[in-house]
Amino acid sequence: MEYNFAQIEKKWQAYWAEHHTFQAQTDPAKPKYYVLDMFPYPSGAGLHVGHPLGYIASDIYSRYKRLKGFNVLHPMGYDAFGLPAEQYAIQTGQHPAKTTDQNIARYRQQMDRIGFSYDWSREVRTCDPAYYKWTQWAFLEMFNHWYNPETDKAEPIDTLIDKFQAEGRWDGLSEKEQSDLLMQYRIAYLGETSVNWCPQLGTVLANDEVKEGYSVRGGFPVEQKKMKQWQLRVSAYAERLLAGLDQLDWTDSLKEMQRNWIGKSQGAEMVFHVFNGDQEYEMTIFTTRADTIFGVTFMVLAPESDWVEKLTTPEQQEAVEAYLLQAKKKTERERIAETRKVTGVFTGSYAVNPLTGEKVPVWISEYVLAGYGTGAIMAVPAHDSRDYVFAKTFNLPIVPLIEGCDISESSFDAKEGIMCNSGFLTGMTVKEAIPAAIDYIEAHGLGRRKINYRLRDAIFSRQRYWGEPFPIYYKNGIPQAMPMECLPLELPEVDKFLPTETGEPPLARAQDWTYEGWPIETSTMPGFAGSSAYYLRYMDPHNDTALVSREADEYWRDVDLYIGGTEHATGHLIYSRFWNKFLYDCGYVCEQEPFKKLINQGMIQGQSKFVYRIKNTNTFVSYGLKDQYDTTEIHVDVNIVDGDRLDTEAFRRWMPDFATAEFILEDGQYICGSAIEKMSKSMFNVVNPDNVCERYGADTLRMYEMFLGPLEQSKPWDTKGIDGVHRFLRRFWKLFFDRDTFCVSDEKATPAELKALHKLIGKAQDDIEHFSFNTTVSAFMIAVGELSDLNCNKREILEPLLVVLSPFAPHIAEELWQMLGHAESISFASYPAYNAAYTVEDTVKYPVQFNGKLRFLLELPKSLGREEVEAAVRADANTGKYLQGATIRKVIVVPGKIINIVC
RNA sequence: GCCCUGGUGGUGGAAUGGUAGACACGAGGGACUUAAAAUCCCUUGGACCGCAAAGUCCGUGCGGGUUCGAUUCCCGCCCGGGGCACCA
Repeated sequence: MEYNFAQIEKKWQAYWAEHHTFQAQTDPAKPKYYVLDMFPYPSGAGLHVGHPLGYIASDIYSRYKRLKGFNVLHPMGYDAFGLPAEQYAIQTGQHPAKTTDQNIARYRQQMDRIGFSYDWSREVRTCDPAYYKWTQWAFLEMFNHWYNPETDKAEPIDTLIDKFQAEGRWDGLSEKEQSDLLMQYRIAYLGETSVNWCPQLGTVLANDEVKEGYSVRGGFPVEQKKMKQWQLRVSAYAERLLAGLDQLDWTDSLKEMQRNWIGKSQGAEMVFHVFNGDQEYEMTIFTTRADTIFGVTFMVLAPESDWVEKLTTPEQQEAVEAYLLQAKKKTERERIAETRKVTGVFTGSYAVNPLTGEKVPVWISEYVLAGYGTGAIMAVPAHDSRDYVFAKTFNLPIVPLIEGCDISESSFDAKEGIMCNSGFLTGMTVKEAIPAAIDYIEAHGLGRRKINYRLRDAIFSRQRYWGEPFPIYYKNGIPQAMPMECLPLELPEVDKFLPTETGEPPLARAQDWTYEGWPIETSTMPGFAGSSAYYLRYMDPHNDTALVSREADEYWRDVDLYIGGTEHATGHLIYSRFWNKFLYDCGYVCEQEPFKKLINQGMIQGQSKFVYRIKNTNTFVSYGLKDQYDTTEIHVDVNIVDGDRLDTEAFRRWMPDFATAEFILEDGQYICGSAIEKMSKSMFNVVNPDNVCERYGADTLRMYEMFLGPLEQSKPWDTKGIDGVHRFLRRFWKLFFDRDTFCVSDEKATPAELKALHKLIGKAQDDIEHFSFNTTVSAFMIAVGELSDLNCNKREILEPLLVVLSPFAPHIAEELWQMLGHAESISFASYPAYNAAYTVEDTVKYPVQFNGKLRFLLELPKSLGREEVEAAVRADANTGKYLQGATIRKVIVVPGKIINIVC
């Protein structure tokens, strides 16, 4: 009987759906295990073979854990709000909800074909009002809470009002003043800030949505603009987000990325007296190098700093204004392009060094950022490279503070050496001087210890249509939370998805977008809003009274294994952790960290193929001969290339332009060039998993994707290698058949057969636990090879073999399992026990050393104890093989070490 | 510039201190077949030596070091991939 994968796979996918095989129930009697994939944004292009890599891995692990007796929660859903559907809507007028539904249907179809064990009854979509009710709810909770630095957690805003009342700062304020005051403390707040504004997208973007001055989605230029926006006070959680990383089982590189993003730096705030003519001010700056205070030769302000106005003298007024104007006109893009190009202007004012009493000039420069520290710095050109370049450009003095350092070409930034020219710090090492300087500053009231974070608050408004509306209305211009009973606040219909003529967001087009007659906020929430707590919603997806019930949360708790791409390191994975910690503070969830273990699957790249057209002709020359002509390289669809041979007929049919193509062949074939690139439609290198399933079956696709290489590693897709895996499955199938008849005997297994089986069980178990799925597949191939050599068709061997294989190739396993006479599908909690007795590796090598010299490796059975090893050594001396009849006085055996022999 | 990764046959990769190249692809040879597909068997890191059996030397980016022994650990370079980048 042939291995008819198409029929088998269809049958079992239907069976699992019909029997709700993978539906998870809360079951306190069983240990839980929560396996989560990062849910996809359903794009119009559908899935390519790269997308399911992580899903296959998580599915294998889920199925394995079920076989090990765990109650596994393995859900899937869609991150369905987002820009592409909206951009498409603007172009076509098609409602984004409709496009999104269609794309989701396609995604579902493609995923179903691969045979995933998702519990689809728990599916969530972020654009579903029943779902985004809870996104809006969380936002309101954040609006109604503040971060209390004393208890180091979020608390209801009422406790802050009580505090203000007790301090006499509340009563007597107008309603507007009260609102403004609280706004400075709310976790979700409306505040004026410099934002990333993208004119082409007509919206602001978060820092992680911008790369090198361009929007991540769309690639449009982004500029800085001051705007009033909703923000989340993520910065309040900076320390907890940093500290929490230590307990997580994530890769070091990912944790490091988050640490850098949070960017903790310890230092001091110091007060400088500054003078604009007769006017005196106290200006605070932040530094991590308090020890270099004696080398301060000037001060620098950010152009956007409030100090600029106060410190510009009348004489310098014109120059400063000109500088500010030109700095403002620059886009973020230009600023980056001009990195390290030094610009600046003198304010005319002077500051006094609090330790030396020396007067130093105050400058303005773009290299100081308004958003970090206090937007003002003390410049120590000898020991900071940026200050150094600035000082050189504007001819400011440079005073070295470390003995013997060379500052003729560049600054000496390293925190090492002995201090000099530094008053009471002279003679100390830098490492001693830093705390000593801060102690001194604190003792003399000149400043204090201070920790700064690079992490900024998350800008939460988007001037777009396709997102969650804010449940906020403006009563006399004062923002008010809508009552929870009004949720979900559904997205209104609009006539167009574009901003209004007056530049307001699309929601301003909605008819009667008001609450009790007051206007409702017209921004919507960003993409990360809906993905920040979806893992909690899966625990209890149909609950209408809570995001997640206490019972469900206390059972499922957190995600045990999270698999997804590394591109979310500084976005989703920070926001989710923040969101979860906030809910934890409020008592809604019982775990501080949402994702215990995280694996980043690598990308599967595409293998692009090229043909070479001789310029101004329709003649194509084969790869090996292309250098003899003047050619243009053209991407060609990988699906009409076999290996590197082009199917020239298919090529002529591929595009009308090529219908009359002529070819210059080598050895009668047209050979294509190739390159490894990102898999994408525009490179014509996309391989669709549907086609692979069609030709080889889902089981082959699943195993092949794992066989390709280590999960975390990026690797190119190469359809050619898939035959090996497919052949393996056919050989596996054949173990159960004698020619055409199903033939499995009840005979006792031989030791050799048992050894092959148990070697596999041990190896597979070990590899799966370490997510080394590529070596697991190899182990299957070896085991099946050994068993076919032994002509083994015994139930005692084949039945456990099916169970071990089933997480990888579930369809074929189920089919054969049924043929063995089982009425039910392969049951949970049936992973065969590994019996080491069958798999003893025969020998171990002991290095043997005597008279101080290592002489040979002694091969002995692994199972030997210490005395037996000694006896073996003495026996060897008797036979004279290595020790040549030496008289042995003492044998020292240390497990894992060299055997020492004293002769 | 800083941080994190990785570098092994024609290719994807295996081996975390003990026989480098498992497993698979590709390639070459053979069996079966009228033929093709499918299947099965053999060879396959390089260089030498030999009729053969067998044997020798070199080899994990480069240069050092530790060790009886290094792809693996340490130090210094070179190259690729990813992240951050005026963060004071």
